[in-house]
Amino acid sequence: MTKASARSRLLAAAREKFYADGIAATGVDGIVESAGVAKMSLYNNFGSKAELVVAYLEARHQEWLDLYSARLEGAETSLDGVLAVVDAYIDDAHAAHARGFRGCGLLNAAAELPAGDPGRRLVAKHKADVEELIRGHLSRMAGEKASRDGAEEISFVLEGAMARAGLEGSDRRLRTAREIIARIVGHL
Amino acid sequence: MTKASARSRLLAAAREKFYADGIAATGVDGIVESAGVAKMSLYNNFGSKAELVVAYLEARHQEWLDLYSARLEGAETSLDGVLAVVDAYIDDAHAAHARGFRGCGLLNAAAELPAGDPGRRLVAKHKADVEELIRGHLSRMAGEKASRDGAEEISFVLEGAMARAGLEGSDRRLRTAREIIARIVGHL
DNA sequence: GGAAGAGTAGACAGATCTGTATAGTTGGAT
DNA sequence: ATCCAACTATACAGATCTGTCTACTCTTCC
Repeated sequence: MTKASARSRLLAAAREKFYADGIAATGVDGIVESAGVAKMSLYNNFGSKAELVVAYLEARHQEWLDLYSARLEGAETSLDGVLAVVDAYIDDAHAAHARGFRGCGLLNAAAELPAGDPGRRLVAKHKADVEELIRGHLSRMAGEKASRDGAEEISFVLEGAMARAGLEGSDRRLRTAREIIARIVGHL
Repeated sequence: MTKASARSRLLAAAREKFYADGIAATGVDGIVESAGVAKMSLYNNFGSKAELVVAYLEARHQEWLDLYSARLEGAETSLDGVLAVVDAYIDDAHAAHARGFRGCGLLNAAAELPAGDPGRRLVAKHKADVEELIRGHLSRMAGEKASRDGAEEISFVLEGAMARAGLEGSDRRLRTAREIIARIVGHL
């Protein structure tokens, strides 16, 4: 069992601190100390804090995709597929719950970035991807327009529930959203 | 026409900068300079940056209530009332649009605050208030459970649309949400 | 055995941050 | 006229921030 690389230790520490305390409020010294590596290892691996932030955003995006893939296994119907998306959100909430659930890490990060920032575009793309995944599932049981409209509505419900859940520090809103979304799919 | 007080000038400058750049990324020196007042005036009026943040959150909450009140005038049906809430969100988006629309200022602020922070609770209460306003409008045309469930669903759609609109820098998602919400109310 | 790559420890530069101290100015109200 | 409150201007303390520099230590692979 070989020791984890400085890079992966830094990413893990950044993930923890960026999510719990916010990006601007988290200093590189704190990340370095928490990761147990030398400060130069951060700058050798990432070049700057800004690049570490981008790596963090990409890692969280990938993390969500992995949760979704796991939930998608064995899904057969359109409803199964859509609920895999919802359940990936709920899994994400439980994963974050360890040190205080604060909602979607990507959306929270975007809230700190200025209007034209590349990181904001990355988050916008992630949310568009989620909506597109839902649309894909719906398109197997509904027409093109109904799928597109349904996916947009469902993605709104999901995102809104995530925001409220984060504010309240509970997954209750997400569980309610799951029921609402199942009903919407059923009525399509 | 007497010159505006240092306090109100500071609040206006803080509003602009906190929204556009985020709270942690905005320094008190920048606020003071932008407000055109002495630094001591900030500490005389607010005591600390943290208290200025609280004042900012309360001001934004009140600002939204004013937009909502204006939209509520002349509303008669339940649908009118619910749409007044939605239109207040759209008005808010347009007001912010001047220097780059970045979504709901209160939700963005909450994203920067740690899990138990009083500011986060304030934002959570604001969102709960909005849901409660919607419930009140629905209760004039529907039963208690239908009103409560409907208000929750509508508030999710509205919040999710606001988040997406902020990421995309456009009010298009909010206009779509307005249609979705009108349809939901119609089917109640 | 020796080169190369990854990582370490700690000091340091320079900027920026919040908050304070101090002395002076201005504009009314009584 | 004078007193008071609000406000200004500037300097400063002390902490913290990102990023750099240097010299050293491992491990691995050929």
